[in-house]
Amino acid sequence: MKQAQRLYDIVNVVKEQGYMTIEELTKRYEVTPQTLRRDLNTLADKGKIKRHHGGAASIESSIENTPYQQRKAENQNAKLAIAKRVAQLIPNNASLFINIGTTNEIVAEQLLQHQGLTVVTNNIYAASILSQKQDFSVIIAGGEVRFQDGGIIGEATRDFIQQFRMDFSILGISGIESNGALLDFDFREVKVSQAMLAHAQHNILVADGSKFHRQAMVEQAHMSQINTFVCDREAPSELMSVMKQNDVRFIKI
Amino acid sequence: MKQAQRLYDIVNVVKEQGYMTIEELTKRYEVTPQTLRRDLNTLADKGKIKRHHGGAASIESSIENTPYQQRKAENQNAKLAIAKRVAQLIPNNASLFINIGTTNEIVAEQLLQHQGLTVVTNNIYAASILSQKQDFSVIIAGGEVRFQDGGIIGEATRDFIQQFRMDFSILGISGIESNGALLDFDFREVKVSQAMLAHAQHNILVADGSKFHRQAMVEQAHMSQINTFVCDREAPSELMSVMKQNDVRFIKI
DNA sequence: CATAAAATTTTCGTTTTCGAACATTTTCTA
DNA sequence: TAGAAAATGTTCGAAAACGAAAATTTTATG
Repeated sequence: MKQAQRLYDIVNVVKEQGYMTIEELTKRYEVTPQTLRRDLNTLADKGKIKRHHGGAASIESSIENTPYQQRKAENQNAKLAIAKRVAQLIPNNASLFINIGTTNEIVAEQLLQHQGLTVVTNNIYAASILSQKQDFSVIIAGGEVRFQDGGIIGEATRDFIQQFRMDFSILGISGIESNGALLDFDFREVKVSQAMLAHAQHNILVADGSKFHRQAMVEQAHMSQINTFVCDREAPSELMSVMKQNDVRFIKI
Repeated sequence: MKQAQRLYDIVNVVKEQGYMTIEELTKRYEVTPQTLRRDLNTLADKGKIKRHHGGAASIESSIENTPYQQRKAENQNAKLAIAKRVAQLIPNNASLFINIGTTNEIVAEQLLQHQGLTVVTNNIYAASILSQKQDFSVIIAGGEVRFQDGGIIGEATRDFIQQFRMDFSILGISGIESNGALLDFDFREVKVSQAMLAHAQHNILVADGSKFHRQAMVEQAHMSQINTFVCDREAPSELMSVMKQNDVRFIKI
């Protein structure tokens, strides 16, 4: 195996395992420890891994690995499927709002394939992900950062959002009642979401099936304000008829 | 097989395999290594593949460093030492501004030991780190997110910052001239930093020694506006005298 | 805190790969 | 088909990658 190939593989294997010793890597690539050290130092210089005595560790990109991020793992498959479907709905060069929610972070990752997007968001994780692409214009709302989930919330945030008129909004929520009420836990987030709803042409609701019977406190909006609802499950029949009445396009993956 | 055909095929096979050695390609096309080298160099010039010693890799599977990642890896030890010292200067329950910069992200990590801080920042990474603590109040400025480093910049950002009056500002910069001029690369960031300087009681400058002779374009501020300067090296004597004249406390780690 | 063990850096010689220059063959075109 | 242009092959000094051994630093342990 050539050096370039090995370097690439080391980055992946270290990222995957979290930590690799020189010895383990020696066995894997059948080169001397000396060569491995040179490789690891090269990669550390480039900021790809973190060098330690005896081996190397992956870099936690300061925005990952927060306790909150672990919640992202729940229902991962459903969320990924939803995210991919949502990404298909968004054309290149579109402008969109993205609000808080784990599903929305995965949506952000999927949107990296697009080009020329303009995104206004109150989700610092989504902003961080999307700002990796040079041809995206990412605008983050100002305000207080909620400690659990990196959401930016409050009245100042709502005012900020209201400056914009976007093509789409992609909204995640905490709960859905069968009568079509969309619920959240935090009234400050609700204000922001309402502003996004009011200032986007086409509103896309994303939610995995676990939201159907989840209790939440604050009424955020109503299904009648939504244009498209992407979900991984069949909705309760009462909700289905509410959607039908209001011309909501329901996409089940 | 003709050259054009071969070139086309090489691109595909490299993309498919991720990496191909000269030797493998020699066998595949039955030409001399020299010819393959010419081919690979041609393709690399056109940006179709990535050339390496012994072969070539596809563009995607590149281990190239983003400039930002690299900068973060540079001087890691100095930055950590500076960050720890800065954290000591900040009392519990203080309010502070934090601006852009890799050192400031490490400062944010160190501040997690504190209690009851109120932080206003235009650095999404710092915001993300600090928002992990429930007893912190983290406020992020709104505005456009710069793709290289997650900095939030611009006039709207400055206006946002100006709403606040804080105890401290922790400022990272791009360059320091010996006459005491503090420099940055981006005028949009400069506006934000100036606002922080003007609205904090006590201004702390953080910089590792590499900043002393770095050229940067925009004058951001002057050393006379700084109260405390934390650095890992001795400053040039001219700068030392400027600091003395202006009652700047210089802390060398 | 002193010592040993482990890991790392440094140095140096060997092998592999590279690139430039020139020779030869193939392809194109008038 | 003659001549030019492009592609390929050959040769050789330079550069890069690698392994081995010595010198140095870091870490563990009594």
